[in-house]
Amino acid sequence: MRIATYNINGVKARLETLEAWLRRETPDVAILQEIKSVDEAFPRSVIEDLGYNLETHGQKGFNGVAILSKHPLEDVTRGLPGDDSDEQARWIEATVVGKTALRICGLYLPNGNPAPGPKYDYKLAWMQRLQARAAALLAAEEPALMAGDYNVIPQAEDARHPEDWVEDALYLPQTREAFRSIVNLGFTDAFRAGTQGAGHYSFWDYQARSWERDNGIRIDHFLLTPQCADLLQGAWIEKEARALDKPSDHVPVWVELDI
DNA sequence: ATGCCGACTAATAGTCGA
Repeated sequence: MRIATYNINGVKARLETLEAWLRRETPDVAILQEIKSVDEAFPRSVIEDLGYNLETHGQKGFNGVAILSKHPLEDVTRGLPGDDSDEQARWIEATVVGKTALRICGLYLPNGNPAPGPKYDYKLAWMQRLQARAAALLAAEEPALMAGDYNVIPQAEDARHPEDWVEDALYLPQTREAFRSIVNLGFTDAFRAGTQGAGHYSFWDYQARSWERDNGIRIDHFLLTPQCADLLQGAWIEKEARALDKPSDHVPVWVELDI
């Protein structure tokens, strides 16, 4: 089973790009972020006509996540537990029923800039809630993954110019520490399980000719529970997607699981 | 130090992203 996470930066603006990508790459499951649409306005039929089941968790204008799957989706939940007052649509879960059941969590972790400030406080608080949910997933001892736009640059090698990010919410020591605290519970960063070293990015800013200069960062990640990591057959970044017409500023990141 | 670019909502500018 091939699963991709993809921050599409607006489903309405990216619909042709998304449809062409689904036709071309035929993911079994696609985990989308920044749909920037309320559920009622999501262009469902385009997706469903390609044979996908679809679950969305949207809001007006910003954020919003979705899971697409050629297999049935069960036990769908929306919203990250731990704060009933949080109205931002950044978390969705569903179980994909295949040879083995797989719990899939799609996430759009807050950006947090400017830091320090209330937005950074929200990011760190959100990561605390994520850690609690992550611990519960591990306790279940079942195949599960958390994938999406983490807005975290884990290490210096994950940025073309790490020195440009030292005061940024994506790379501050406290951000990276919070990310490590989650990983160190027992998750596998699927991409780093198979590929080491610098030069692997999932985001290039639209500005300042970042793509042409390969000035990127790796901020879209798959974290796998041990039972899911047992099934890992490969992980890769679909860098070519950034060079196509009307690209998102992110590219798809993939895993293949023996499932 | 700021804008760069792009999408969104609202409206012909302002907000947000990373």
